Amino acid sequence: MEKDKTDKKDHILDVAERVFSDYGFDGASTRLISGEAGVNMAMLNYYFGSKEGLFLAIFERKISSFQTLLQNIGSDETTTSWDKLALCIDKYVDRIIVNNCFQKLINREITMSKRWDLTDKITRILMVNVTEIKKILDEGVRNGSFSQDTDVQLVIASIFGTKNYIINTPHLSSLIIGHDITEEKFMEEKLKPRIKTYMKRLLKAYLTTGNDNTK
Amino acid sequence: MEKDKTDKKDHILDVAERVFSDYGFDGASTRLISGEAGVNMAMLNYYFGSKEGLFLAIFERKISSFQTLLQNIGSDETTTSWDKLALCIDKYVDRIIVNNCFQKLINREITMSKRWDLTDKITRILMVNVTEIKKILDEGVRNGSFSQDTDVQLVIASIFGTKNYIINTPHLSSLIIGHDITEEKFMEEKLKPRIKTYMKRLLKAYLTTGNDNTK
DNA sequence: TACTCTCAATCAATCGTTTGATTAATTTTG
DNA sequence: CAAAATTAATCAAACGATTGATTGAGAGTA
Repeated sequence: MEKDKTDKKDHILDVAERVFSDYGFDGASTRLISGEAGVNMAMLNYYFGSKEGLFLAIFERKISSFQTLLQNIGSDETTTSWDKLALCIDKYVDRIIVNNCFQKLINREITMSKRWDLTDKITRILMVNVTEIKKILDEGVRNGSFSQDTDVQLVIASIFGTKNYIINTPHLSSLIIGHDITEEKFMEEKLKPRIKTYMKRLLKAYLTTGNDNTK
Repeated sequence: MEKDKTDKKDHILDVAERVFSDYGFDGASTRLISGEAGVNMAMLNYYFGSKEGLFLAIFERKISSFQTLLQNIGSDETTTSWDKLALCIDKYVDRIIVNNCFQKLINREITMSKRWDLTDKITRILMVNVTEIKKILDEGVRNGSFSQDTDVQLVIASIFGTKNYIINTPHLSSLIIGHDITEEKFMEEKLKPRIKTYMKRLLKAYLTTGNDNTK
């Protein structure tokens, strides 16, 4: 039946996403993935053509929901630049921690400088988000609500970098935070609101320093 | 001769460090490494026992220089907390961009949650730096030069996260910055000072907001 | 000779992928 | 409607290629 086929493909993608994120693209063998998913090895090639096809299919599945998320926020004419940015941060922290292992997956493979075909595709996906944030920041600087000295490009690096650091190095950041951050309850109830508060205060302080709109 | 042997081992480690950082641990084959280094494949096992031994040897070589870097700064009694932090940032930006591919290497492998032996070693190395920065931040909060509301642990995530984001995802950050960041001249003359300036302004704004020492 | 270093050749294991056969589902035909 | 024909899905087995590692012979030195 049609539905079962989609379900099975989705199931394979779910499993592959986790296995890839645990072992890396090269480290995760097709035998391991098919084994974990409980399907025959040949099914991977039957459905996705190749290992790389499977890998890219994981991304394709995410693109659509990625793109619409931030665009709605940015196009709202009624809210201030700061409120847009604050909203982006909230949504982003929410989202990114749900897609935990997908993010790890992305950030591991994009650092492989000798795999142009893969990194190019990934880069293009990530740039969608970057561009949305950049638009908001540029607008804020232009209309004077953010400081004229704002280094927009590096602010972007801080926003994504801070979040990535926490998510991608769970062993290390658990040591820093002093609590196991992979524990879902702690992440949801404690760390997530804390990251949101921190990020907003950090950016507000930077963006409004030396700015008369701080009154 | 003794010296030649050390030189050759060092040369292999240099090459392996780059190849590992470009292809990842699994992606970098021993044939590729030995080929790039211009030595016979068996030399890798002869000198380092195994592929993993070679990998770990790269880390061992760095540990010593890692540890002494920041400790001298933190123990200086005459400078203020802020000046210590600013100095750390300067030194760190300088250093990290020199050890570019080593950093990529570290940050890729530490995200592999299924390789405890490796990630443990790496985590321990990185914590040395974290602890030094944390000491300075804690001191600043205690003596009142930094805001009492400072989220020290997340500030650390921002410091390392921002830098990692730029260094580890060169394709993406080159797009964001609008210039090829792997180009050494640009990195050295333009981006490095810019990152230093930005990081200091970002942290100063955050750390001194809602603080009477901002006068 | 005794020792370290270097090498091509080779090892078993694993890799991603393909195959051909078999079963299940769907469509076509009488 | 039921039998036949067609298509889709699934599987075990095997493919050639590549992996990390080992071997034993030879080169160079002391």
